[in-house]
Amino acid sequence: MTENAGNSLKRGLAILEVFSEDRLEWTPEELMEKLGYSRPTLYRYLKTLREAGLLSSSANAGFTLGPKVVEMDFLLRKSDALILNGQKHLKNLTERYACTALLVRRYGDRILCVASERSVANPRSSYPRGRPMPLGRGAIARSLMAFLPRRQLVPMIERHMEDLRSIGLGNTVEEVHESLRRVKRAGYAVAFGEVTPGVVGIAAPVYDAGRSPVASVCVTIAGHLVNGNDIDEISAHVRQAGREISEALSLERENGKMA
Amino acid sequence: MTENAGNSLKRGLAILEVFSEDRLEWTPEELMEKLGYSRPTLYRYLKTLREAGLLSSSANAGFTLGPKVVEMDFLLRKSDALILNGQKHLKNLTERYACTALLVRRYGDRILCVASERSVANPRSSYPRGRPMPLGRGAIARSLMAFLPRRQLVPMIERHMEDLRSIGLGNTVEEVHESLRRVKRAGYAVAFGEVTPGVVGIAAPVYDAGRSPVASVCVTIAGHLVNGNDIDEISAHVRQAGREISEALSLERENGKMA
DNA sequence: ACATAAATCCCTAAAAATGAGATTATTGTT
DNA sequence: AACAATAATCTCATTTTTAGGGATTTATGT
Repeated sequence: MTENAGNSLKRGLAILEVFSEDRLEWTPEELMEKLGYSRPTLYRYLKTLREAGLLSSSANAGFTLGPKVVEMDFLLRKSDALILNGQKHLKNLTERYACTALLVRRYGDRILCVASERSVANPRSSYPRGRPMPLGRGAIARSLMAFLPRRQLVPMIERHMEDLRSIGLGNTVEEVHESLRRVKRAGYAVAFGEVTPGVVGIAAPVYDAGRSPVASVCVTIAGHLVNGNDIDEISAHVRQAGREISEALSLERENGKMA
Repeated sequence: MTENAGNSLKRGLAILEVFSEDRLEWTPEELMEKLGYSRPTLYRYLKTLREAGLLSSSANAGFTLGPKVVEMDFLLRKSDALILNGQKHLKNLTERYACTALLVRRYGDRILCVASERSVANPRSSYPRGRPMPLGRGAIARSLMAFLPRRQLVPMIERHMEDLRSIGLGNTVEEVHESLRRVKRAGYAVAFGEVTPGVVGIAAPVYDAGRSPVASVCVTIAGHLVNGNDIDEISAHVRQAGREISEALSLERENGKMA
């Protein structure tokens, strides 16, 4: 209940953590219970968070996430070079194949869809912006991990060993590492129904300017629509998209630095 | 520079304020300068904010807003009853008229577009999700203020008197109040080029369950496309949309309470 | 492997956070 | 419009954390 003892910034931010898909509205009373804060303390935090716009309280309906959240996401959408440069490649891919095409950004150990296009109605496997994705499984995850420098990769494998083992990537860090080396040699990752049953994922890394990939471009397509040849063809296009987006990003960064 | 003295939650959250359309990337050095925090302090805050996911630091490129922002916005989009119930009405309106249709939510003194549809390419007046709007001007603002209970309305008028006077709504609180009473009687607000030159806005309030409107539904349309009759017709539809969304929201809230 | 820059650690005075209980606003109701 | 019930804020002494100079460690690039 109380694990953020002694750090009012953390304690305040912990309030944001309780908002979830299942529970987007909390009364002060419920928050006191959940977080174990005293009444005045909680109200102080709530006041500050509301003033910052991160929370919003509508009369009679408790607290919810606030307008600042929407504004900040707007800022990100509006100026994220990855999205700005990648969107047209997603369109390309969805026009060519009956698929969903995604851009997934990596933030440390989290990966998150930031943009998606689809040419086929498939609510089941749809990944809209903002939906978190698992780092231990799926083509996207692997297409990111495989291209990380060893220094970052090994600890990450260790942190996600359980998931990685369960999908058969290897039983030891070394074995997983070897599997990922194969992905790296191929230049892309494929996964059969690892995230959504019956759906094949094909993903390639996107670079910014450094040596670690910052994102992944991915096509997901119904398994019964593709055979080995199709996958080869699609993966070539996905890799190409990854390369082109990477190039645009690194150009942009160069120019940015000059300005 | 330092005005948040003595409140580490506020001081930490102040970091989020420096991110703007013009500046979405800050190095620790720049933040120290801008906020006047000492090095260890700043790093402590940054660490906490990053752990919370509100910030993200990519090697060599300073800090940016983080994945938590995107996830929280996803939560809001996904479960905002206003959006879920209102989207189809926006579609209706854009299908009928060559316009942009918006849903704008009120958060205290801030109003923010949360959803929009358009049937005409008009980047100039386009208001995508997340773009803040002025509270002192435009049909949307007025359609919200006019229906507020006096207790909330009068202080709000006072806070925005300057803007309200400049668009000719009145020179005193009482005069503005009277103008807004007329809006209330009409049931909707119209504005000619107040927000975007040459664009007419027609807006009606949306209620939740209480007596204050929580949002506004609005149609913006090129001024040269409409005459008085058109405006009468459109406003009838906008009001109707507002009423129907309100009804859906209040029903939903009733049911929610029962569950 | 090494040099350079970046991030964290150590520490104690000084300042802020905390929470019990009282107080004051805010709502909803008759 | 006055009132009751609830919600939010205030007061204040005590405890706890914070802040920041300077040293140190850890990353990062060559």
